[in-house]
Amino acid sequence: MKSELLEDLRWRGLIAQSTDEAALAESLAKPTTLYIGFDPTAPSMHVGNLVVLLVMRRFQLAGHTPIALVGGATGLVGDPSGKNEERTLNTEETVANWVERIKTQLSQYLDFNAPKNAAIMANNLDWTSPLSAIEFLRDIGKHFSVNQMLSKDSVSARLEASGISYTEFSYQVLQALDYLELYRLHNCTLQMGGSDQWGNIVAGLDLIRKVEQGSAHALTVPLLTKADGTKFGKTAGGSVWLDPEMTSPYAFFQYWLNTDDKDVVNFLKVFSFKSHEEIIELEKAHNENPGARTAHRELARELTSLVHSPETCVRVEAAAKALFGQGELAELDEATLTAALSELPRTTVKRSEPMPTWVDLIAATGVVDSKSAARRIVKENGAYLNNAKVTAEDFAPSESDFLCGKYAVLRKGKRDLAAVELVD
RNA sequence: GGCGGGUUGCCCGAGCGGCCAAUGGGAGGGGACUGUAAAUCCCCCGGCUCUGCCUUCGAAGGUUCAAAUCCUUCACCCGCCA
Repeated sequence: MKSELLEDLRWRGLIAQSTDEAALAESLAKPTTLYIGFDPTAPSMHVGNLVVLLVMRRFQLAGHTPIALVGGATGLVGDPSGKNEERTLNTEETVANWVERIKTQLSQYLDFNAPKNAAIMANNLDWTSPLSAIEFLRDIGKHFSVNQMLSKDSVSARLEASGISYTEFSYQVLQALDYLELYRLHNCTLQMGGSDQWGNIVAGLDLIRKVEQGSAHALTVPLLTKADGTKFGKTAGGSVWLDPEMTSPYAFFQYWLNTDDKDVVNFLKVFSFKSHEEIIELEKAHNENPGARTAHRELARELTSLVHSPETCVRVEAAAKALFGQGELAELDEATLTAALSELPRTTVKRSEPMPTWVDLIAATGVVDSKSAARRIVKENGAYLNNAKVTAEDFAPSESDFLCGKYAVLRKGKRDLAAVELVD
């Protein structure tokens, strides 16, 4: 028996490991309930979470019922998987706040009002919090063998590195309990997650078998790798977040547009909802003329539209086009310029006050960390005003340098832009 | 609780009384080449009122003309034992 959905996921390179695949394919022939957990470790999810989140969306589009589980409880404990150090605990208020924010984000990618297979939101704090320590130890703990727990990658790696606290050691038990609860509550028979979650997921399967004599499935998604070996979803400034306050839509679009050539087709397969044919077409176009970056652009557009909005995407792309365009900045009309610059970090200068020197101005925009850094950039010929290189440290811009009488575009290097606004 | 090891710039990691803002690597930044890509080459990479000055080597005291380097106390981390 073949499952169209599984075949698609395989083609996209989205399957790392699964339990008995034939049985899983058979189960997926009927509408199935599945879940993925997201722990609140920050105020927002990032592009790394998007991989697995979009897989969940694919399942819903294929007629299955997804449960988005927010780890209100597990987030208080900390998952040792993939971490070589114990993490510091966040306060309950902080975590509760993050739970709410992440719920809001999750609701954007799944349909919770669909007539047939509407998505379900869950929070594991709901069943974990009423549990007493004694109940936990007697009813749940008894089913776990410490020997097995120790052999999990997430634990053994930590034992060899910096050690692990009893708190984080217990994480896998909590996650197993989640699966059991969702199995009972919603007949959820599939848990997915990143490949680093395999151990935690399997712990849940065992628990379901022992307690309910039930059978359930596991499916993991490979960790997304980049051709150059660096971590996906990280830039010099940190993670690429889904929250527009934390990563501007402009920066978000740029992140995808700047994808390494070697990764772009792979990323399209993972993130795009385009058909196989369309992706193959883009791959061809890319190989024929990589400089045109058609595939990059499509990737950036689709994701920016999905995560932010199609309108935002249009705005942000137009801004980039204006700012990076070969055309004269001075020829832009004020509306275009205002729109383009609204996406950039900015600083203001009062008309009444003396104009700051070039170095001071660069430092003020925040494209560099200090005045020393600003000086360095100028010395190294990396500072541009309205696309023209300015190499004099003591240069002071005049009002005539402000386009439309109010904006100056400051650039550091090839692509780090900022706006200076002249105000009254 | 006992014994031992450790804490250096964004990260890893040298230095063990003056030549230390501190070797080296990685990350990061600028330039050249290009396509807002990769690879490669060159340069930079604590701060400032910048040929000089100021603040850094877990924290606080002390010894010394002079301390990241020596002494004392404290804090934290790791390991072994109880």
